[in-house]
Amino acid sequence: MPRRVTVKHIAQELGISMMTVSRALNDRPNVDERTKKKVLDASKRMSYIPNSVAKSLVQRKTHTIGVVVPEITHSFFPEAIRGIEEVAYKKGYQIMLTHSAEDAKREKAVIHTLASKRVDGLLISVAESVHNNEIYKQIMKQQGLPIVFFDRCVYGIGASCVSINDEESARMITNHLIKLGYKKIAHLSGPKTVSIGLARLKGFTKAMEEHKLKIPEGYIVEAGFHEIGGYKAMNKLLDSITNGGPRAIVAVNDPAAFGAMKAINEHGLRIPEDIAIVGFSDDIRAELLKTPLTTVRQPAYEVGKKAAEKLIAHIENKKEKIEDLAVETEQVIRSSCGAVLNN
Amino acid sequence: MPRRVTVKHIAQELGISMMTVSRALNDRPNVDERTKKKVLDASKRMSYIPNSVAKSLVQRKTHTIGVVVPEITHSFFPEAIRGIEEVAYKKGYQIMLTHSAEDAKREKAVIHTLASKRVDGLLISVAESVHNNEIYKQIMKQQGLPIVFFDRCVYGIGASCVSINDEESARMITNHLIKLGYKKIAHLSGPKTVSIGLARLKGFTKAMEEHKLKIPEGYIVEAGFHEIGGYKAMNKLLDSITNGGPRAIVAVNDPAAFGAMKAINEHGLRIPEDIAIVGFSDDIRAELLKTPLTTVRQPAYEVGKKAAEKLIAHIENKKEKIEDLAVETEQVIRSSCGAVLNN
DNA sequence: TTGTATGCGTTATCAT
DNA sequence: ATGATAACGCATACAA
Repeated sequence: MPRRVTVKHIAQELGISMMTVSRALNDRPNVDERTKKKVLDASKRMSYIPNSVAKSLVQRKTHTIGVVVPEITHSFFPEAIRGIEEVAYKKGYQIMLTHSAEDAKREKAVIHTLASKRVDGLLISVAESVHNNEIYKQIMKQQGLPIVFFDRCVYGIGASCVSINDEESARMITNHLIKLGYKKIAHLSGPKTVSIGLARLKGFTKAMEEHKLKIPEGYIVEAGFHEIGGYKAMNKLLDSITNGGPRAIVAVNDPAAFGAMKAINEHGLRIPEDIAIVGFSDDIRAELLKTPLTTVRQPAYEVGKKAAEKLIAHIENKKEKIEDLAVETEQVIRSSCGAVLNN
Repeated sequence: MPRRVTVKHIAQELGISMMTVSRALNDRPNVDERTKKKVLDASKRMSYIPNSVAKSLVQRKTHTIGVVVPEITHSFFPEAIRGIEEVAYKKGYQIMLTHSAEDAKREKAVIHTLASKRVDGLLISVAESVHNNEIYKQIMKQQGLPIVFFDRCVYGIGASCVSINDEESARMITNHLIKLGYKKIAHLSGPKTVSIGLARLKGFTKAMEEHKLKIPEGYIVEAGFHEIGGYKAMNKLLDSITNGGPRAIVAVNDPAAFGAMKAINEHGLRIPEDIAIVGFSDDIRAELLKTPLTTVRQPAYEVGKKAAEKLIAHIENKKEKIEDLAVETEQVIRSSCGAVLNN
């Protein structure tokens, strides 16, 4: 930062006090209209740009929201960030975007940096490798920084959370398979440490239980959130088959489903004739596959928007209710589940 | 911001001066080891997190980079932002991400906000609707804020720029069509106000001229960067045909190509048998289409990375050379151009 | 090695 | 309506 025009310069230029300049610039009521005009003219003429850093120091408010995402390029997040940005822009906040690279240590580091930068609040989607919640609690309690989790949440520590109803959505999509007549259904699960992984697993088992369907030993395989994990998990499943194997797969998300589909094809099996599969996310690629993937559409923009709104509410009103918000999902039925509609 | 632990509190707690605390916390050489240890212990015990806002005010440096993108969700940008973030993280900078929504007014507003927040530099990819460069010049000259443009650049105003070599890449991909034997080739161009739109158009015409191929009247249609524009432009082209129409299309980018392909199909024409087409971007969808799209891969991550590196170089060394950097592209030959390789 | 005074650019507070 | 002073939290410059 080179030295720039300040309130002081304007004040000297006009031979008035800094306070009058400040008041004029901030459109406060008790300033003479002519004085105000003079100040505004001078500030324009001198290309004055207020120093928000100084302002933030005295007002203890930065109008900045810290955002922590595990993987910026993950189709869900650009949309979510877009939603966050839109709300932030409208409400006069900036967003400081950071990336944890799914790494708990890095997540902790960026959270500390954001706290140090005195962001007014934090929007966090938890990294896969996170195993304890101390950092979030500390930041909230000791630093008084509000946190709203989105998509991947941490419950029971006094933070609001905005996500889709993962459990219910997983139950619904599993039900869809069951209604189509599938009985031997396996699940490629997410990491057990991440809330949405657990919730989707729960939704899957719930649907199965409701229909009195057994989940054979080894039919729940941890795949993680990425294509490679889905590929490996599916191979593991197909290689360990003794009595015919599963007839349908519920994958924790679309990338995992893509990997699984690759493995299925490599085993010489057809989709959906031999094995049906459904995903979760409505990745942009899902409808373009050779066998388009039945999946659950997550309104990412909506999640980001709601999360940002909730966070700003917490920031501007300490008494804002802490709660978990769910955004409605939508089933997208394509041909991979064996119920060809209009494809 | 609630009131938090400060250097003063630590100093009082230990009965020493603020300066000693400050030195210890910043690992300055001239501090007694035992004193330093005491300070570090106390700061940990008291959950001290330094106030970067205050630090920035006195040091006139925020370690923050402002990023302006026209459309966060545009496949290219998440990758580029990822590259920016990676470099920033390694060099100890944060990024403040803003979105112009392709709107010149909004871009101007966010640039002013970022300047007000005293970011150390600006990374800008210009919005489509921008028609003059005053704002960039002002920010650079009057505020002394370095700007590095990326992807969509503004030349000749003393800012560095990182992009792919659009003209050369467009020339190459057009050449590819020409070598395959196509002679009647049309171009769906980008907005004429955006640098990459112009450069690609230039590359196209250059390739045609080099091979002494004529570009018939009406064979260059402005389509913009989006699918809908490509669709409309292609329809216009096909509807205005008098003597057979084009045998091949060079689209300004993949989304425009997608739109054009839709129009071609709707006219009952086959790709590539009746009309061949190539795009530009290697959008994630390009290879998944029914007829996979031949295109130019843009290493977005690389562009972001180089741009961030260049900007930080400008920030940390006022004499850093202003220059235009090009990142190498790669042709991705698929079946839409009629030269089926391994697809 | 440690401490004191001062200033970064702005606004809150109290005064006129 | 306007101004003087102090304060925000920290680091620079200088002194001891």
